[in-house]
Amino acid sequence: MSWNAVYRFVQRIPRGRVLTYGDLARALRLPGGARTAGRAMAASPSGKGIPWHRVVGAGGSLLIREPYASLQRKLLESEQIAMSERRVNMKLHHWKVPNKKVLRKKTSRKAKARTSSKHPS
DNA sequence: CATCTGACGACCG
DNA sequence: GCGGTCGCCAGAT
Repeated sequence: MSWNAVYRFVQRIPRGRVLTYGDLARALRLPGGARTAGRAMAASPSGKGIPWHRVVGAGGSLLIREPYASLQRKLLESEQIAMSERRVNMKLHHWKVPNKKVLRKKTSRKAKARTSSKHPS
């Protein structure tokens, strides 16, 4: 698969929100899982307006190493994303990925609620 | 062709 | 919370 779809997806991450590599992989059904997402992001073309900094590790961990690590932190801060030393506050900024098929007006009498029942303690 | 190496993540101690 | 193992997969050596 071309990373194209991945980059497009990343671009629709709203400002002030973040996604994890795993989320990305699951949302796009990337073969190989999160690692594939990581590889895609590592190859993300710079200067294309791709908010790569909004993709973080599981649980909001910042995995990128210098020199980009600091850049990412800076970018995240510029979006006023709450973060600790190496962790983004997912409670506040984890993007609730919208169901892609919501765009179709018909057929969606009632989108089956499939909200993952994950919730903190 | 054999290995190593990650912008990963779930698990376990 | 931290570090090690294992599954995963494409490039680089």
